[in-house]
Amino acid sequence: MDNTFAPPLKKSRAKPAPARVTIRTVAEDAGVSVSAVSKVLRNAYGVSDGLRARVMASIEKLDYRPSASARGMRGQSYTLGVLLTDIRNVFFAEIMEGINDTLAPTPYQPLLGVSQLRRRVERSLVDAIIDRQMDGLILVAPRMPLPEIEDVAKRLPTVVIGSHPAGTSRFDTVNNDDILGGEAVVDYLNGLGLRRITFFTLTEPDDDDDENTVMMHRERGYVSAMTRLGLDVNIERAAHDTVAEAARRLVASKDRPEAIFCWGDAWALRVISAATDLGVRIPQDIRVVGYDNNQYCELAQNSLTSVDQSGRELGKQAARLLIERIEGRREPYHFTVTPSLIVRNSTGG
Amino acid sequence: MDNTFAPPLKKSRAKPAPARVTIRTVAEDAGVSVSAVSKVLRNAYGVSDGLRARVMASIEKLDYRPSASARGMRGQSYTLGVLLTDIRNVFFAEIMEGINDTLAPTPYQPLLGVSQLRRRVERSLVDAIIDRQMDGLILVAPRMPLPEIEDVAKRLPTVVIGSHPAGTSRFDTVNNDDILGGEAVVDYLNGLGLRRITFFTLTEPDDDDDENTVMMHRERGYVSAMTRLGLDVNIERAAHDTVAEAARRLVASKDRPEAIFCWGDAWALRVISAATDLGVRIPQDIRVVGYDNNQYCELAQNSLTSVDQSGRELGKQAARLLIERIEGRREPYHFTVTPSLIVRNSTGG
DNA sequence: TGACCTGTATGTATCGTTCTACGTATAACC
DNA sequence: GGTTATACGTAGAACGATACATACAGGTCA
Repeated sequence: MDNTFAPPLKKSRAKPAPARVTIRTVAEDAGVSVSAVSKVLRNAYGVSDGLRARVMASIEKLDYRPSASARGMRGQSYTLGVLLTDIRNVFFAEIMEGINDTLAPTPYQPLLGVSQLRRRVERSLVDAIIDRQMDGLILVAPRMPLPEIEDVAKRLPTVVIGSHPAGTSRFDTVNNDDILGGEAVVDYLNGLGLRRITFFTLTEPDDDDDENTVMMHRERGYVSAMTRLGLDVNIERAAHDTVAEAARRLVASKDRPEAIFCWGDAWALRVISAATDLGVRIPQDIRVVGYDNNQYCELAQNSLTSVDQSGRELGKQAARLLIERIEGRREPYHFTVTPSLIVRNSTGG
Repeated sequence: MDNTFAPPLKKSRAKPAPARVTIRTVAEDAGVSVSAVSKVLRNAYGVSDGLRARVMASIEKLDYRPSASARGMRGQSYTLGVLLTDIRNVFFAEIMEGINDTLAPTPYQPLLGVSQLRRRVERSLVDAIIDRQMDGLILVAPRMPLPEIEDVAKRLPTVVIGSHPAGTSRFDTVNNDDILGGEAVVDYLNGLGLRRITFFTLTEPDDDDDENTVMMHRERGYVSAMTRLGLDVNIERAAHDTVAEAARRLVASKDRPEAIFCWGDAWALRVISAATDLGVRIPQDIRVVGYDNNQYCELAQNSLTSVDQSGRELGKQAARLLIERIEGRREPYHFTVTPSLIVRNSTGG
């Protein structure tokens, strides 16, 4: 404060830097202690209205913003990580909007990582999120095997969207009832008098424990309904980079199915493309159903019947559960949304 | 270390916590100073191979990961913020992939913020990015007015994709040559013998200084080519939530244009939808052109002629420029990619 | 009156790094 | 052999917040 009597001090006075506004600056300006300001910031217990007002005024006046890095060191960073596998999947956009809806009035900021469907990247993003002392994590349709997710959940509060882990566990889940959705599609198609229904889905990656994916659950719904109705189960699989040709083969084949039920809208659009290209008419010659009810379904050139699962709602709930968990809840909670079928022209609707 | 003689110490021995692995743990294990470890981490000057090896071994063995929060306090956080306006626009996915391509071999991690096209949210995300001491920022098609961007660029290294600021400035830009792209479309259509070409674009928001948006530049390209060819300029505008009806009106109108050139693919798909719905044939009755060449263009039901601008390349370059800037470059650099027209059936290609 | 709360404010140790300044060998030069 | 570089390490002060322990009024109650 007063270096009046200390001439040879290395670099004391007249520091040219504009001097960042810190919690200390605010404290001085308001004439209170640093701790008091900190308390106001976290709205912790034991602050009088007068003090709060004074501090708030200074914060406003100085345009002070707390440093998340510094906060992260001892307390919370007020940042939540959201891990998406694939930014191209427009359905995820809805989930994001839901997350934003819930988080907007809170002090938490969501930041996204995009894994591009690669395990390696996914893992390194999770690490990055932990390294940055984020307060919580939302995994959307993760590729990681269950034990790994549980491991992550041990390190920070976690909520998973779009994965149906078998046993109980240490994290929350938010899902649409994919089995029910799968069944509903089959029942609807059968109600139209159709019997030769093929399920078109993703080739499972090498690992065994993928009982949890949404594709797998939709498949189970399909199988169970087909079996119940006494119909032949028929499943066609393709990898991400071979969808187009597989769709073409499927549509062009001699014993073309009466209907194709695709695990997701993106694949259904490919089927429509193949049919259009080959002159196979929809819905007269073949019916197509998707899943997700994304924004492209309603375009007239697609007019795709699809299962709506309200991504926005999924996102909202996930964020809500995560905050609850951050605030102390320990028992896992599993939230399920009931899907609904939206009928359009691709099934003659 | 030895509390042998201090019985009433509050909570001294046998701390049950698993004790986080910090730089100190590593230093002890490797038998060197904390500073030495830090130097290895940052591969700073003055570290012998032997020391580096020893430290690396300990890091590996202990599975140590530096805390980004702590780093952020004095040095870099090795985190880059990427700000997207709209996660639904699949074109942005490509940009993201490009960014990841460049960043993968570096120690930097990109984290995304999504502004949902709202100014408010955009601003608060930029603040969040600054608060988290991120090392740099990539803005994709920002809504912020230029002065505000320049203000941000003063606080941290910034690169902007998809905005053409007028004068020189304190940040880098990466763009496709939208004027050229706009001209190319008109020239191509005119080459097919068409003269009544309408440009279908977004209603400008209330603010005046939006000379910089990509829509605006595409429009300028359109206008300049039309004028040069002596054709009548015709521009149709709509807001985001009225595209569908505007497209319908446009397609249904008595003096329907011979071709519609849309500022982006998403809008072109809407035009195709309207045409399909109204029984107006493409390309016989009307031709449609988009911009971005996103993944839906090639589907047969769309088969949309579009301008390709290689989002991936844009992303790559942006990340490269940003790192250069973080490492000290000061003069602004402006990178431009030349777009190319991909002809498909929607123009009779 | 003294013991014990309760509500409010403060002082200070601490989080895990990086950075500046400095010390000590070893090599290089004349 | 003495000076001067150069390479390699270390000590210790930041960085900006939070958490914990404590201080101090004023009130309540035996």
